Amino acid sequence: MKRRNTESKEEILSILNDYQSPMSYDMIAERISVSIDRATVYRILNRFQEDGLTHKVVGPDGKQYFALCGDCEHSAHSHSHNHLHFQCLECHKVECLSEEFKVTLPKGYKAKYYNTFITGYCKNCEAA
Amino acid sequence: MKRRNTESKEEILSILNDYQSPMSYDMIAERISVSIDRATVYRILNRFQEDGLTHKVVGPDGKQYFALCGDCEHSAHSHSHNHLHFQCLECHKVECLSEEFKVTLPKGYKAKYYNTFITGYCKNCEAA
DNA sequence: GTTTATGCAAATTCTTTGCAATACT
DNA sequence: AGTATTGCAAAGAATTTGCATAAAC
Repeated sequence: MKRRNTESKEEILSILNDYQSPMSYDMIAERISVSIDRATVYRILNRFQEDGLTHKVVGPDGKQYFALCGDCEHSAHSHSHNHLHFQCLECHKVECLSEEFKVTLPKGYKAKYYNTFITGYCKNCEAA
Repeated sequence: MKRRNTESKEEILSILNDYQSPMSYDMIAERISVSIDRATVYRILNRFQEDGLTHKVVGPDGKQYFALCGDCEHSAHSHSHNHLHFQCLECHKVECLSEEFKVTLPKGYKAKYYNTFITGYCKNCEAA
């Protein structure tokens, strides 16, 4: 399926690119200047993901977070997402962590996708 | 808030205890012999969690999984859930992994809760 | 001119809530 | 008796789908 260039697509891509951290639908929506339908936004985000342009994680809140983060190595058709994600309980910001994390699975197990979310307090909200 | 003993509660507890791995609402529901309302099941599960009896993780599918797993050390009011979870893409079973996993967070960050889900292929489905 | 993308509305799926009735202790 | 628990129905929140129209290539 060939992709076509549209304004909506560029708009969303630029929003993700500006933010550099995982964003939920709501966060994206409130930054959209023109008017794009909810369904369209989701469809675009899912296409980005299919194309390996962005990655998606599901948080403990059950929401999807879409990211085009700087740390991700994304080649033509794959997008690294096997890193940790952190969400601050205070400011709610989600971040991709570059910190290495390695897992040893039981014998015979093979990892394919990672969906790791740690919640806690970030540097700025530590006081809480 | 004092808790009372009810049949529903025992039923659900025994289902979780029999299975020893994280279960979604549906999995629990289909094992319930008597008739318990959906809302009640969720309320019971949430109370278990509040009481530190079980733990809950949200999968990449956005669903909640409730577990009373053997590996968990659960004292009076806390339930260890900072371990990895694995779901097989083939048989869909979710397991708590006992494998150690350690994370180094960036300076100033504090971890509170872990919601880690790895998907892939388990020992039995490896062939796929 | 094809075929992908969009908007709108409606449907899905999972989970929660309000409230009156019921059942523990 | 007093309060936690239940069932029912309805509300909520997040995401997806069907279908006709619009826009890329």
